[in-house]
This record gives sequence, structure tokens and C-alpha cells, in this order.
Amino acid sequence: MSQTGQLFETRVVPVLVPLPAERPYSYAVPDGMEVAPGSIVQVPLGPRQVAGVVWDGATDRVDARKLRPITRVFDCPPLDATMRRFVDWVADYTLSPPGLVVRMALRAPAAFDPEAWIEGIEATGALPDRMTGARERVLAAASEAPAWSRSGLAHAAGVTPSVVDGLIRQGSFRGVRLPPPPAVAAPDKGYGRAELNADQRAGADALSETVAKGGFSTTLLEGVTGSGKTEVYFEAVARALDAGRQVLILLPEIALTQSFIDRFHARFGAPPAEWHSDVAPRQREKIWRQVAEGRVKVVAGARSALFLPFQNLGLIVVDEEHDPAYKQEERTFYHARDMAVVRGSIGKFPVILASATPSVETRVNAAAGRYGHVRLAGRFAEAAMPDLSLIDMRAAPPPRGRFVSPVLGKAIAETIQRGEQALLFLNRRGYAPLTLCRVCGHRFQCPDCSTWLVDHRLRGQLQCHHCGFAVPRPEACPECGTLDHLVACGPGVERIAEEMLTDFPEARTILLSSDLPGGARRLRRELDAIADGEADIVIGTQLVAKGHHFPMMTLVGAIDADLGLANGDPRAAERTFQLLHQVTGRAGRSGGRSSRGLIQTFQPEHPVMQAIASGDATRFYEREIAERERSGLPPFGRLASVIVSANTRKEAEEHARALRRAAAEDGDIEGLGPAEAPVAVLRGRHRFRLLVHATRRSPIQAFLRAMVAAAPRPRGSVQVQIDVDPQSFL
DNA sequence: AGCACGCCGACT
DNA sequence: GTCGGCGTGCTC
Repeated sequence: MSQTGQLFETRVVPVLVPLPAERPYSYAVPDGMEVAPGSIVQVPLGPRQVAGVVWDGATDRVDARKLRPITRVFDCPPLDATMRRFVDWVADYTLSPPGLVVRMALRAPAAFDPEAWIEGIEATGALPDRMTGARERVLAAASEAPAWSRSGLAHAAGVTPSVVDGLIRQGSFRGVRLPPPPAVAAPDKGYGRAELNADQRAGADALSETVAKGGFSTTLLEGVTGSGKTEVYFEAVARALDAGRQVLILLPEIALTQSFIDRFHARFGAPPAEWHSDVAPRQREKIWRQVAEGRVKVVAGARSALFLPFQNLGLIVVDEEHDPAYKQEERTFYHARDMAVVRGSIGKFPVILASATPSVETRVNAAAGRYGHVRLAGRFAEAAMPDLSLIDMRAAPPPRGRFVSPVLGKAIAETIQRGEQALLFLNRRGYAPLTLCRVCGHRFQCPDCSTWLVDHRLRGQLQCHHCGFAVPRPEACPECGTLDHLVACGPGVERIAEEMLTDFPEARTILLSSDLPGGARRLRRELDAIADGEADIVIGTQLVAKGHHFPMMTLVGAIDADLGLANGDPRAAERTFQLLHQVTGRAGRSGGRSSRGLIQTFQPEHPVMQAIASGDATRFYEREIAERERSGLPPFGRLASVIVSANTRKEAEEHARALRRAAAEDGDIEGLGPAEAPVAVLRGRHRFRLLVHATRRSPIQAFLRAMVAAAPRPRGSVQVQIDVDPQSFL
């Protein structure tokens, strides 16, 4: 310790910086600088300056020569204690460095400095020397509000800005500084209260009471599509706003369409602030800042909105809580629904999980009494319930090479004749799942995986859906060289679209698939267009199942409905049930109009098909939970995977083996399952997934920590990430 | 995550 | 002889 160090006590604080550091770094606080835990600061890090957060707890003992001073404190509301605890909790639970978690909360670099004030003008009351018609209009328009922007006033008065300039010179207006305009208008909790039926009223009252009571709780809001879940939880939102709290509504990214925003707007007189990947950077920063200042009251966002720096969060609603899109499977692996519950628990406020088809783990939590359970019995209008039936494809097959059965084809014809819409759902991208040579029988297979290559005609490629391998569609068989004798086997959405174009050439047909060009933005636009009636036949993969409002959709057909039941995934039945239930729920949402759901299946006797046809979700869940118990699989929790990724398959494989060996040699590491998902390629990196399950003795994180610690340190491009399955948080 | 340092292949 | 590939290691 140097003499100056002894004479002038240097204050040292921990600062969490947004990089994969296991713990906060230590920084010196310059004389006269005020910082406290939560302060957002700028610190030197190597050659650059980064934003970090002053953290809690003791600082690392660090070499005085390394210690560098904080550059500045941003004029920005600090991250509050609950947010800091939340970051630490998520880091611990997901076994990721806290620095990477805090990074998710700091993703709005320009938002740490206050927004600039706007140059505006206000009327002085002085009249100009010479009055003109244009000047009169400007003065009249100006009286509508205390202050204006120069161009805004000109626009409102219907004159050019030079008229306003003239009035400024005449002294009728003076310059004034205006606070930055709000990102969104304030919601009005009493604006467009919906008419609720008795059932919905009871549900809304129960949720509102939970909100009014305050404190942490989790409630499952369960009700079929069209039962008015949204309107019901809007009442809880209104109650939280009434108490002066902020509200977060989480939605799967794809469900954040204009129609949701419109419904919110109709209820609260203003749209919510939107937070998803399509929001422009400037707007993102504005929203981040105003959320931190408590000026934005309601955010509707995708999973990343969970890390927004709310000042006064009082309610989180997780809509479509079963949706797999809530699980982030890159960088920091987390499940937004579960982390929402954790955030509620730390912040001591209620969380509402809404779904027509809850995940099994949420059902189990509700059944065990850990979560409250509010059920909405029926639809708004009972008549709007779709009439569901199974089509036995063994009894009534379509002609060879076709996949839409005559029964469904007839229903489509009738539907579009009436000017209504038909939706065909098939959960398989591309044109055909298998291509073979009619001469020698050669099947096109992925060189790295044991899977067929899927024919994608729109892209002119054969693709492996497992690892991303792709080749141009060949014309000749690579085995026997014969030209033009390759044949596509089985259906994909592209092929169904082709069938529809052949059968209904005059109909407006839209194909929706995640691999079509244009990305999320275009998809949202197309979905809104469909809702506006700009299509007759819609063919789509699972993305059409996700919470859209299609009032004209009176027929839903599921092609190959039992597709998902074949693979060995322990959640196959649950996923298939959820998908089919959601997709058939798209039908019959406009009251009065009769609607149908036709499900093509090769195994109509399967319990999932029976449950779908009967519309009895409860029976399905009870059976599924019992089934999992019988098979020894926990209904949820105590499961995890270790994901090893590397630039080459060999590297990834080698590290996966090392982890396996470490687990085998260390007696304390139990529960490394035999399963190992085949390698997948994601953005050029080869990934291995090892399944891990814990025994009853300790939380699964302990196994994972021990296993990763015992294995050799990753070398080269190798990276290890952990994905912990949903558990109970109470 | 950046960014610099460092050690092996094709070029102004 | 250098420019530059990305493997390795560090950042208070």
C-alpha cells in the first residue's frame, strides 16, 4: 500500500461489466463522485470504455496497480435492488456469468444519458402588428395546447413553418424547452371496459383481487381460445395501473401483432410500449429510458422485455405461457416464463400465466396448489365453438400423390365459396420430407446425420433440418446417374400449397413458413393481412397456431396431425396436443358463424387425437401427468442439458466425451443420462446436447457444476452452455 | 464480448 | 521480405 493510499482512503466498489466475468470487477471511486449499488457507470476496460453497474457485496482484493477509476456516473435511474437480485438469481440458476446476464439489462447504450429536451415555442399573448388569415389560424391552433414544436404547430394550423417564424419574430411566440415526448401515451384504466359475462367477471375479479392484495403469487389463467382470456387479464392490468404500478405483458415474439396492440388500445385508449427485435434502435432506447424513469406504464414485449429496468413493476402477465419460444436457447439459456415467476417472487408482486393449453409443469404447479388456478369455462358465444372431427386417413385416403382428403377438399371449396377463409396446418417445412430415385431406389440423406434431406422447391435446395446442411436440388441421381427420375415422397407445406393452387386456381392462397424470405417483420404483416381478409386459403406450419385473431377463418384442416407423435421426445404428446388445440382454436372466433375443424390422422384412436376431437383438455392433462409418473419421468424439473458447441463436429464430440468421462469418474456426479442428442449445426457451429437429470438429493445445478468443473477446460472454439429445465420456484 | 498479441501461409 | 489468417488470453 503506497503512502498516498494510506493518507487518502480510496473508495473501491464492485462493478458488474457486460462480459462473461464470473464476478464484478473492482473500481476506484474518484474523490467527489457519488455512487451507490445500482448506479450505472462508465468504466475503463482494457482499451475501451464500457457501461457497468455498481454491484452489491464486498470487492475483490485487487492489485493496486490494476485498479482504475470509474470514468463517470450516468445521469440515469439506478438498477434497483430487486433487479440486482434478479440478475444474480438468473445467473446462479442458469449457471451463466452474472456479467452476461446484466448485459441483457443494459442493451440500450444511448439510453443511459437523459433524453434531449425539445426546442419548442409557447404563445406570449402578444398580437402581431399585422394580422393575416394564416396568422389567425396559427394563433387559434396554438391555444389548444400550452406549448408546441415549431413544425408541429405549423402542421396543426395548416400553414408553412415560415408563418410561425414570422410570428416568433413579431414576439407572439417565445422559445421554450420541452421535456422529451413520451414513448407512448399513458393508458387510461377506465377507457374501454369490456362487457364481461359472469364467468369472465368472476375470473377478472379473482385476478384483480390478487393484484389488489399485492405480494407475490402466481396464477394460471386457463381458458380455450375465444374465452376472453385477454379481456380478463386486462382487468388485472387495470387494477395494477390503478395502484400506480408498472405492468409487463410477455408474449411470444410472433404473437406481438397489430391485432394485439389494437385490442390493448381499444381497452386502454393508448397502445402499450412494444419491445421486440423489430423495434427500431432509437425507439428501443427511448422505451428503455422511460421504463427506467417509470414514465412508461405498460410494456408488451417478447422474452427479452423481462430484463427491462422497471422502477415500480407490479404485475407480469405471461400470455401463451406454454409457448416454447419463451425458452432462449443461445448465450444465456433461460425460460422467460419461469424467470417471470422469479421476478415476481423477488419483487413481491403477482404473476399471471395465461394459456388455452398450459404446459404440463404449470398444470402440475397449479394442481399442487403452488399456483392459483382461474378457469374460463367457455367461449363468448357458445355457438362459435368449432365443430371438430377426425378424418381417418386409412378409411378415406386422398388420391395417390395428394394429401388433402376428399372430405377436407370439399369443405375448403364450400368455405371459400361462402367468402370465408380456410386454414391448412401442416407442421413440416418445405415440399417433401424425402426424395428418392425411381430407378435405383437411392434416398437422399444428410452426410452428417441419419436423416433424409428435405426438398425445398422454393429455394431449389435439399436441406437437412437437423444440421442445416444443404445442396442444390439435383436433376440426376448421384447413384445411377439417371436424369429426371427423382420422386418426392410425402407432404410439406409447399406441396400442400401447390395442391391448393391446382384445385383452387382462382383462390388467393398464402403460404406461411418460418423459412420464407422476409423474416419476422414480413410474417407479422402477412398475419395482419390475413386477419383483414386478404386471403382465402392459408397454408402454414406451426407458426399459424400462435395467438392470432382471424375472424373470417371458419375452417381449419390439420394435415398429418399425428406427425409429431412419432419421435422419441418425452414432450411429444404434450406438444402435439398444444399445437392441434391452438390451431383448431383459430376457427370460429366470430360469434354466430358456424365453423369446423377437420383433423386428418392415421391413428384416430390415439389419446391425443381423442382428446383433441372431444375438446376435453382436462382429461388429456390428467392422463399425461399420470403417464409421466408411471414412466418414472418427473413431470417437470430436475432435468437439464449440457450443450457443447465448437467449430468442428470432432471438437464438440471430444469435449462431450470428456464431460461424460468426468461424470463417470466422479462418484458425486450422478444423473448423466444415456441420451445424447445428435449433433446440430447452428450458425456454423456444431452442437452436442447431453441430457442430465438430478437425483432427489440436491438441486440439479450442483451436478452440472461438478461435472463441468471436473472436465478438462474447453480448448479452441469449444464452448459449454447449460440449459436447465423448468422447476418449481417456491 | 471485444481487442491485442502471436505465430504460420500468399503477396503488394 | 511483409500482410493477415484466427487460436489464446485478458480485461478491475
